[in-house]
Amino acid sequence: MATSAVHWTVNSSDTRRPIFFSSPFRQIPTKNFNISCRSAKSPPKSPPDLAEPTTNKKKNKNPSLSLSEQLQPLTTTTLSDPPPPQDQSQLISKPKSIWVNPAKPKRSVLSLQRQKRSLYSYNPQVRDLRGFAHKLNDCDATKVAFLAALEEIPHPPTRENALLILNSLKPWQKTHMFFNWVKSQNLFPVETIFYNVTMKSLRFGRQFQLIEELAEEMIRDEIELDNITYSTIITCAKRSKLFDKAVEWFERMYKTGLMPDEVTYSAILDVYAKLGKVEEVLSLYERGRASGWKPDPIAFSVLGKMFGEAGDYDGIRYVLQEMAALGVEPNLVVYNTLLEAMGKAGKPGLARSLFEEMVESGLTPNEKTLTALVKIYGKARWARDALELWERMRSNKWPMDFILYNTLLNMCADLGLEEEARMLFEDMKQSERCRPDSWSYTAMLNIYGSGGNVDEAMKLFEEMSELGIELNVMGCTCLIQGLGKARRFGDMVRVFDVAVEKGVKPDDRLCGCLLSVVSLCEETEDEDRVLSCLQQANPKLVTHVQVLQDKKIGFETIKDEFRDVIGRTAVESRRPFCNCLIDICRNKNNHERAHELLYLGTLYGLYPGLHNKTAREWCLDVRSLSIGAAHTALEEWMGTLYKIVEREEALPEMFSAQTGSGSHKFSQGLSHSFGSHVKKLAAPFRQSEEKAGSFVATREDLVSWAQSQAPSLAVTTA
DNA sequence: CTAGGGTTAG
Repeated sequence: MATSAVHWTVNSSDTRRPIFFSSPFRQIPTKNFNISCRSAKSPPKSPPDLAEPTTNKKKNKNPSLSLSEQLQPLTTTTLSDPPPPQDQSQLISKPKSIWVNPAKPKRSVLSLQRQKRSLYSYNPQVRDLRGFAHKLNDCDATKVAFLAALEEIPHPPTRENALLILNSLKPWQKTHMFFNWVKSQNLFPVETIFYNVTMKSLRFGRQFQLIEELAEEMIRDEIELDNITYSTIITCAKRSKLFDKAVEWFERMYKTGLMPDEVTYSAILDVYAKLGKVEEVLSLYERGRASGWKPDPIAFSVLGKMFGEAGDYDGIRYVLQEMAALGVEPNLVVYNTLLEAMGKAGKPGLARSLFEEMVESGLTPNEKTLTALVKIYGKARWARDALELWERMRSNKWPMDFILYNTLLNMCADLGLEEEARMLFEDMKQSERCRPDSWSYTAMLNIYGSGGNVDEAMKLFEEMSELGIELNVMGCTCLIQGLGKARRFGDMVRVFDVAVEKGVKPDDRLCGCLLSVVSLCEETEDEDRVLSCLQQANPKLVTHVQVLQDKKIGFETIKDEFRDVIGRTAVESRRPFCNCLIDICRNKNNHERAHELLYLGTLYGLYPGLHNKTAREWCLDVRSLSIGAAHTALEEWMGTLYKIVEREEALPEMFSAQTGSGSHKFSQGLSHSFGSHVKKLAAPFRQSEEKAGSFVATREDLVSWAQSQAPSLAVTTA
């Protein structure tokens, strides 16, 4: 079975080192680590759009100053600390040094004292009041019903009683009405804490506008806004994705002369992090540190998440290093965040070491930890680690939830672990809390569909209909892929029709899948059936398929239409489309068109790295090509090489063609069929003995091959 | 729980 981990040995030795506290990074003095330099590296971006070039986005669309620029004058005007002693020599030698020696602290940007909360005194009427609050929660949400229910208040609404009730109200509408009622009673001054409690409840309902109105009311009525008020406003804006509002309120706080404490400060760090403003976050972080702040695990979790989103491994290392330097022990959330980040930065080995370190430190992983790790092992195709982890999860009775189950199923799909997936799926069906949902079924359809187990896949399809579980576009794609490969065109058309009827909107991946099924059709009748499905999803693509077969149509016309079709296609589906179109043309013996399409695909950047040249070796890398496209590329290459030999131009010592060895269970076959085509063309390549899926030739092989060819035969062989 | 900040799926 395909369970052996091909890549395991590559990664086994180098990454088992622990990361925290004993890591090699620990020795690097934090002081010398220049943050402003490291953010110069930008993370890799998605491939360019065919239609329009990437535009340079301006950082601040707002003409006003950035926050860090604003902080500078604010700290000099509103904060009372004396300026640091001027050191003339240092000013001259390092005028722009960002790093500040903690021995001579700079003016503060945050208060090191967390705001104190007032203590609740014991209220003997707690039970009554809480019961009453529950009644209010349950009553009708209309104003009339609410005011009627208020009549039954068991004790007079003193300050303490009102606060207790306010704290126990659940839907935001009720909290809001009660708050307004308390204000209207005029029994006592409504202080900050009342506003804060009300805002917290409004935040649950994402009622930012109401929160903002309350804040303006506080300013108007001269009720103090404190750190709790501001952090509630900021996080509500953040959760509603109103990031500019979050920043606005943070700046308003500074303008009133109130210093943020660390809670407000890390809330705003998270706002900038979610905006992707890495430099701003680092600048704020650093200035906080320079103020003598010792960040806590929550702040580090914010930084870790930000670097993870950017896929920035250096950033993750920086977080680890800062924690080690400050002696901050990571907690479970920090570990979870950093594991996830390691995955996004493409460091499975380091994620594994970090996880082991976490377990050794005595923490028990939770569902999120395990989900992150399973996802990483699946993506890295580390079957052995994945299965070992699963075993540990079971024997240690680590917590499971349905997201973890579904992630395990996806991992099985990635690794082709059909038996294991079947067991997991059965476990889920037996369980109380983790019944299979649409995601679970999709994962199973993926496994059965790509594994060629069409009967099982169809069984699940019927089961889903019976249980009323929604078939989504990915599940549909997996099923159609499997049915197409098995040439069960009738079932395929039926599944497509049912899916569309149930509201599945075909996307480009599904169209690509239908197109690949077209390339598998031998009978015109079958082809027409599949094309009629594709017609509903993407009529332009169908027209293009037909136009390609018309040999009277010239290259320029084909080029324009191809450009148009591919330009409308999602980036990740462009190459598959082109591959399928080439396959279809070759099946119809239209080789000339296939060569044109490969040329166009290369022209529009769909096959980057197809041909790699070094002084020593030229390499044709067909790993991302379909069989037909790989054959076309080989013919094209041989033609080119023949011409080069003929013109006696310079050649390297070695030539190789890479098909890949099919480490993915379902991608085998390319190497085999490429090998046959090499034989058919009588090309001088032979299978490499050291490296599976690699075909090699020397310069001598190639030259004698070229000389043995009659010039007329050399270029295209059908 | 008894006014505020951070983490899970193509």
